[in-house]
Amino acid sequence: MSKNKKVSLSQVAKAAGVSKMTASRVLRKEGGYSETTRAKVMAQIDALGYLPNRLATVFAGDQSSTFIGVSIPDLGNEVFAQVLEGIDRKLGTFGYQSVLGLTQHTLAEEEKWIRTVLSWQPAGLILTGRYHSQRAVEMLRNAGIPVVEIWDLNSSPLDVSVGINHFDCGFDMGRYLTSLGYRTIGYVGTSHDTANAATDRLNGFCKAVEGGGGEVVKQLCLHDTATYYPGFYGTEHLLAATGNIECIYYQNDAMAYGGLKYCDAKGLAVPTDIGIAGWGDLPIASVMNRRMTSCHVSHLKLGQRAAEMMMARLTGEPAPDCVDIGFRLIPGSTVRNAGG
Amino acid sequence: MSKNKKVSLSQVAKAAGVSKMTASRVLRKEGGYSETTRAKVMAQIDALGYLPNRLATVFAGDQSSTFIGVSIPDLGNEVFAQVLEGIDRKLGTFGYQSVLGLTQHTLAEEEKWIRTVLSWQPAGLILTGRYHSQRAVEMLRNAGIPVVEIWDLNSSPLDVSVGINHFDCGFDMGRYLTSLGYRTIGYVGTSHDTANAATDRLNGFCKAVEGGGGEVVKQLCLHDTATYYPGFYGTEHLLAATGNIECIYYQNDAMAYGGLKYCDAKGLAVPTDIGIAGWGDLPIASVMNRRMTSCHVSHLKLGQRAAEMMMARLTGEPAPDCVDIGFRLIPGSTVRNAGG
DNA sequence: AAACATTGAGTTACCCGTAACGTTCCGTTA
DNA sequence: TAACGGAACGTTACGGGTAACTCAATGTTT
Repeated sequence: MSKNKKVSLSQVAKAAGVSKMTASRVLRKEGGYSETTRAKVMAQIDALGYLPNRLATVFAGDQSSTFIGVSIPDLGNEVFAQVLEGIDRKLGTFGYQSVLGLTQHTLAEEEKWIRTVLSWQPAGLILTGRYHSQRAVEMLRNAGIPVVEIWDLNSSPLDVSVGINHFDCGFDMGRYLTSLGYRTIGYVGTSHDTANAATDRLNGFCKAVEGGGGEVVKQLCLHDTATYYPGFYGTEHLLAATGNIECIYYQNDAMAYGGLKYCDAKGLAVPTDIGIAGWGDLPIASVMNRRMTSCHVSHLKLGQRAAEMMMARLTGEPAPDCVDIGFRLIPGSTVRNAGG
Repeated sequence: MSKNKKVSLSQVAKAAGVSKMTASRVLRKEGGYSETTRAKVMAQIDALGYLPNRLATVFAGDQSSTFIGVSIPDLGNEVFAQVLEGIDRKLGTFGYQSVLGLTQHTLAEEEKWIRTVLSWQPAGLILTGRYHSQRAVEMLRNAGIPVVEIWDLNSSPLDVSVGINHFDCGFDMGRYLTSLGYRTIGYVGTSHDTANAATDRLNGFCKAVEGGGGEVVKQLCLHDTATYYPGFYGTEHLLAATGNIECIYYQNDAMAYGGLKYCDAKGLAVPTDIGIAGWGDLPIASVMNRRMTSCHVSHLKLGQRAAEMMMARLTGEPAPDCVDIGFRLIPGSTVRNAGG
């Protein structure tokens, strides 16, 4: 045991005094061998510390690997970490592994990663977002493996998709805020190289606000990460540029908390002087003294459903093309009360 | 193009009217072919949508794959998400991919995952924690690939390690709290199937508190996840069981925030009535109105260093066995002032 | 006792690239 | 012009398993 070189099946077979094929049968428990033979082979597997080489197995047949490529924009954003957790846990119960790809919200990174990960013959891919480069789409089609697009709901997915309708999220929040009487509203978010779910939310939001008689007077898209501090200074910029903002909608809760902090620091009372609304409902909300006006999505569940849909596609079970896991608007206490 | 079946190099070669070997040479740019030939091969690669099969390459030579197995206890804990982000980003710059394994803080899960991931011939493994099952250690030794143990500093690692000394973290906090005059102190954390970094912190903490003339009168180890709400109800249990606690040390900041919330809810003033200290320094601290007494660690950097050490081991560059990335105690405002 | 089924185990070919070596077909040079 | 050298490309073998097939040694039936 404890050799430095890898132990192969034929070495095990030789040591056990049988052929490679017999050893293979024992390992796969497919029958066709005597108990004596089984014992001899197992003894040698143990003694030599043999570990099967799955590359060879995949290579031999047309059977695919147990890799699932999973692309995630970034893990600094807590919601994506939760999605990944849901995916990997569920995949694990089926004996599959995630091969991670952090795309940093760029299609170029995604395309590069797709090219690499496809060369490892994954069983399938789970991709965040419904926007992909033209070349990426071609490669995905050629690969002939299941693709689950998550996050954004996609009515015409490459293969199947699961997520929520971000336009509706934004729309509902826009309608809610205008129903409370807000008319002059600002937005603080970040921009990326392409349209994404945040863009969809903003579009839905603007539509509802305008439909409700309000106006999104200023949209600030920072070239930064969508986290706490950019929410802080983004709020400062927004308020400096536009005087009479009644309420601010943020790309997500992390930025909204940053905005809340800015207001606290400047003596602006929330929600008396200004309203604040975010998106995503972070876990920390359960221990904040003010409930953030936001939109709740079960990110863990989203990930789990994505993994389940992947497994359904791999086993050939019938499954819907498109699953909406829904969201729930959280009124919170960072905007004025109804009727205010 | 757009075949359903995978396109192999020999198909490309045949289409281009050359041998497989020539096509291989063109792909690897190793020379020994004319410009005419190169153009013909490249044209067919494009036309057929050929993607190289890296499995076959690994299989052919003794060259290893570009997979790095990365085991992480859980992603619900923000700090581990940051570590993973640091690892994957850095690995990506070297053309390597992370194969994720969530161990849920159990050695049994870790062992199972190690067995599986080793069968895919990874180039190396990055493991969280320095405790592994006996069988896992045997497999790792037999595998003969680099192993980077992270998180806990390990003076005698399997191979190399990077992290911090958790005992010292706990010790410094214990010394700090006793220096502020705290004597009757409680602890709230979670328990797992084995010793881990949190255990080390607790041990260091107790040692310092006792050395400083104080006493850790109650250690509460919940069978739950180390997040916000368990911090909340754990605090309730702790205070119900023991009356005169002056200060509580928590396993991490998430639990500490939960505790802070409990105190707020019950009208206990922090730090006047009770002191609270955590560990890990979450990003949200930057927008909280009270600075949590905690311990700062650069988790992203930890992940990056781990990936760098892995690459150093793979390329054979000399590198230290053991890297301490250090920590910084954050006095915060959730404990009384010095001299109080 | 001859014909046949069953069980256990070995043989061969193959999957897709690459290393190592072999073969043409030129152009130079003595 | 024979001899040589190198560029360009082909052939073969290999790696670790598995499918499909073959074969030998039993046992079973009539």
